[in-house]
Amino acid sequence: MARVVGHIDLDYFYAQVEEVEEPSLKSRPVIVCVFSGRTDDSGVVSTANYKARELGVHSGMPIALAKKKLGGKDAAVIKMEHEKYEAVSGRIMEELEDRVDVLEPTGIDEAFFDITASTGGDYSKAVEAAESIKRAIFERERLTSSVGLGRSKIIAKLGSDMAKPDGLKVIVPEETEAFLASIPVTKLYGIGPKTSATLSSMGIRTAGELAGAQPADLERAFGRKFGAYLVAAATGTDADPVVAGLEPTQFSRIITLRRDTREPLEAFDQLSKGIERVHQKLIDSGKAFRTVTAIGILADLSIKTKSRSFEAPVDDVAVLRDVTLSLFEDLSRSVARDFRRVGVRVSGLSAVDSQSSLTQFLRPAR
DNA sequence: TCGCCCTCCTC
DNA sequence: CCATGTGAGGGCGA
Repeated sequence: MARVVGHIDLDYFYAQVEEVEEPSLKSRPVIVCVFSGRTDDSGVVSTANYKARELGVHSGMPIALAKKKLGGKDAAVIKMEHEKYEAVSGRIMEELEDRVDVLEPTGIDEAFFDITASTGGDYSKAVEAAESIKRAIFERERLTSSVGLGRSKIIAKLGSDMAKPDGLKVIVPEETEAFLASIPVTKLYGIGPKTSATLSSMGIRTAGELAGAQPADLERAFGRKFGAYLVAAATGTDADPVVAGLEPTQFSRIITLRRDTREPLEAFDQLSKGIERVHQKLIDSGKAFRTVTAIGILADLSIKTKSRSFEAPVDDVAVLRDVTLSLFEDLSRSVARDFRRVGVRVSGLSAVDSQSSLTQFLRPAR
């Protein structure tokens, strides 16, 4: 039986949440911004609604430039409030959980789902299910979303992308090959500027051309894993399953310094709250770490890291702080210019269970 | 396996 | 023109 995989994406999520909260925004260009705090306008646009996009504003654009483009257009410039969007996202994911066979959230505003079993592989049933999902989200949160349906994750993702905004795109299994033929490789998930440039130099610009390439050539150019992935992506035959309940493998926090510096203590001080946040994430998820990484983004935006691993998992925030500081001392000695941004990452995560909750054995739960 | 780097993803 | 923040995954040398 053909798989029925879906990908759902909430339209211009942060900005749309703001529009729902304040409906008068709907008639205006809206940008939701991350302010770095260096100067009044330093930072970037995280999300722009379609009115702002029409004026040439997009994600990742510096706020100052976006403001220039939006000057005199009655635009709303809104500071991002992550917790608010997390809450909305959480409610939507719960709703989705109830309506699909398997749900795999892949970000705050998107998820893969599998409805093969509940539809029996029938794509007309799948379309009804997808429409019902879109309707449920709209009725509950007044948010529009876009959905793609197809036989694999890559196809479903391509579909949701094409369906935006507020659309549904179905690629039935039999049409997959014809559908892919003329799709530019840059549209395929996992193919960014570097990969597409290399492919282009090999004379490959569409998925159809990629499908016709020699797997051996791809593997030589991109490595074994990624080469195989490219073949699967181009032919729509990726078998990667939708998986529920994936655990995070790392937590990190990166901040922009108030001024460029190479002083480890100055960097560490400003990162201090970030370290607490990372530790809080560990507590919330019940995890311990084995590796700490200090991250430095230098004045020229190049990235340098230093990391240290422990033999056994650690969950002590004091250790995290001490190691981070000492890594920044090392890092600072090894760089040729100042830090612009600094961060900390914990990885090698494992569940803190039996050891620390030995009391469970002494006093069994009910 | 570790440490470091690169690429990509999303907004 | 100024350039945020989070996470996944893989390659490679030691």
